[in-house]
Amino acid sequence: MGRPTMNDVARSAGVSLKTVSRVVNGEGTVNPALAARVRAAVALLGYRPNLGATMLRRNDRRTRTIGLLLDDVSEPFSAAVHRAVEDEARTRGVHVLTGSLDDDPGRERDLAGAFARRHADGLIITPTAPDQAYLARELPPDVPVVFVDRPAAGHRGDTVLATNRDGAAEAVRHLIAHGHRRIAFLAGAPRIATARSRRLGYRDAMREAGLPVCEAVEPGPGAEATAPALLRLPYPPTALFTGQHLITVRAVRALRRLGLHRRIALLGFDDFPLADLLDPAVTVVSRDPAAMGRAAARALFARIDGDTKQPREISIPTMLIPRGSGELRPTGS
Amino acid sequence: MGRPTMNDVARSAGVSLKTVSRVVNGEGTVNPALAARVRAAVALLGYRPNLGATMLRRNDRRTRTIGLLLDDVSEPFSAAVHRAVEDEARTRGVHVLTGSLDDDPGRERDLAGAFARRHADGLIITPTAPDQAYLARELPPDVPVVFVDRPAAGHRGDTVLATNRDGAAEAVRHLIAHGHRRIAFLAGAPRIATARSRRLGYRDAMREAGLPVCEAVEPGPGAEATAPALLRLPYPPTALFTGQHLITVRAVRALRRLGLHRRIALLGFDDFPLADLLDPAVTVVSRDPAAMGRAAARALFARIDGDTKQPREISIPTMLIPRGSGELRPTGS
DNA sequence: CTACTGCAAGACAACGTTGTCTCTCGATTC
DNA sequence: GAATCGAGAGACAACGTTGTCTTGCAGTAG
Repeated sequence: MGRPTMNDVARSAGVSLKTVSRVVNGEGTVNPALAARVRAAVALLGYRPNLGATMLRRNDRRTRTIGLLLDDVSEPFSAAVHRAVEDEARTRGVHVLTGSLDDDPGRERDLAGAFARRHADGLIITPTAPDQAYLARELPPDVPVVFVDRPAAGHRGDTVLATNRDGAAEAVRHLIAHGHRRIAFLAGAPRIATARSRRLGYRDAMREAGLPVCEAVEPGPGAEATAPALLRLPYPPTALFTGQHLITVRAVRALRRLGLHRRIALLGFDDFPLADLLDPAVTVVSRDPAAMGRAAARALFARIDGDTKQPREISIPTMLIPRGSGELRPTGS
Repeated sequence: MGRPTMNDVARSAGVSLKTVSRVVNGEGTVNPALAARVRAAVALLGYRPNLGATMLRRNDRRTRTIGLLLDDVSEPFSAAVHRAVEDEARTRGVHVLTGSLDDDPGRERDLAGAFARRHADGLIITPTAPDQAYLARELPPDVPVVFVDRPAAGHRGDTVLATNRDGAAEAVRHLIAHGHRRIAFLAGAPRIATARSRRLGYRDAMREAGLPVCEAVEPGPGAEATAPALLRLPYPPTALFTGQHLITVRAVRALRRLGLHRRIALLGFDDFPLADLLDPAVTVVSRDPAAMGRAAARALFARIDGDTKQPREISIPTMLIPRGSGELRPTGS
């Protein structure tokens, strides 16, 4: 019938149930001859302990599983975070349940609830809902949560963030240092916290230099890209700062189509594969998704292991990578 | 203490344990007034059923969890497969445990065993070990496995493969149709089945056209790329066919460095992001990772639902996407 | 030879839940 | 009005494992 149980092994080896349990758990207080017989029976029957029953009986209620909720596991940033978390988990013999949220708050709540019901030992979440108060209802109070990439509201937990504001300001200062005065910001949806932070960084740098802001929110896929309209203005920007890698790629395409890719400077938030092979190679402010995933996983495991200090906010610095597109000088208008 | 149990709820609502069970499972044979009291107690205590205990007691031993073993979750192909599997799983209320194998057969065995011990209802594996006979030992006989992207040996299971051989042959014919006669193949490690298939496809097309083969195995990262050496030959190839997207990218870099990117044709196996933005845009034979993941997940769920037909081999066609680099004509030698 | 110690191994209960059986009580039938 | 029925609710066992207690037995000391 079903898989063999400890009882089957005991019968087959001619010993008691408890002796099998002792051998399986390596308790050492078993006569070597008996232990060998038990091990032979285990191998013969292909016995595997039932983890559910073990967890039920043991008083250390640990499933050695964590849940990881990301925007979209197929998107490079999320995938890199995932990989870093997996690597940290692996060193601890912990496995990772994953789910993609696709910007859907309902899905965030459902998945968090589902993983809680599976008794995940902890959760790492890229918040997509405006508010994480639902976690109090869905999770037992002793299950720690770490938020990564975006701040959470309404629930305690460590938060791992990139230095979005400072990184954006640094990017804009870089453009200013290369002579630009009319710098447009193509922003991500203001619903998203990182987009808001980067916008603040852009404004910081522009205000500091006494320059006028020029912002446009880039619409979702399907709609027309923003860049062409900006570049048709009477005094068009000489440089574009894009708030997110998909926006950067759209801008590259638009500049290419307009034949302006060698005249308009471009600096993008977030690195992307092959950015260095484009013409010109694209200068970016890069987050470090691997470092963020690693930091989040370490924080989570510290909490699982009993760390009860105040929730921390962990900043992972961004890095400006000059490649060419951000070092183009403004052309006379 | 620990999380509240059904017994706590029963005591709090002043009913019997079994009545709580009935309400929680929506059995409907409960007096509405009592049911309401129970639900109130559930909400008050924040009760969540213990899935382990449920699974232990129920005779339908389903955890509604599947395991997915991929090369590397952060690599675009694997990530796209992952996403497609997740989407299929989601429609069935099933969750996905993931792991990266990194070309390590030991890790494949360990993770498959670990997921089996977690009582995954089924496994989807990109085989990396030369042999999957270990699965018979690690898995209960009724847990189905589907292999994706590479054939397995030593274990029964559906297999989802791209048309590597035909796709490679089509690619080479495309180059031949554009006038090339000296076409080099930069191959992936012959240890990997897909690399061998693609090489066969290359040879098929070359033999068919009566052309001499010219193959080199591309070494791993760190080592020198192969392309420059080939291009220094007395009669250098006029076209390169690369067996894998990382090799393609290396070839792009090498051609660029040698200033030959507009003179030597390049056709790569596997699409990659921004291939269309390079100069020239890179012609590729593209697999369809989403279709492969979807097909694998569907096959697995069919098996979980009791399909016991002969294991099938499912072919997902590749598609040639002309973008420029593969349509360059040979230049006089 | 008896009493005590120590250790290996078994008996039994318990973890949190659900399947099955039993009981109660009011409603229906003849 | 007695017998029957059915539905709601509880008692109890069982799922596969481990913690605790008990038993049996050999070895040692008095």
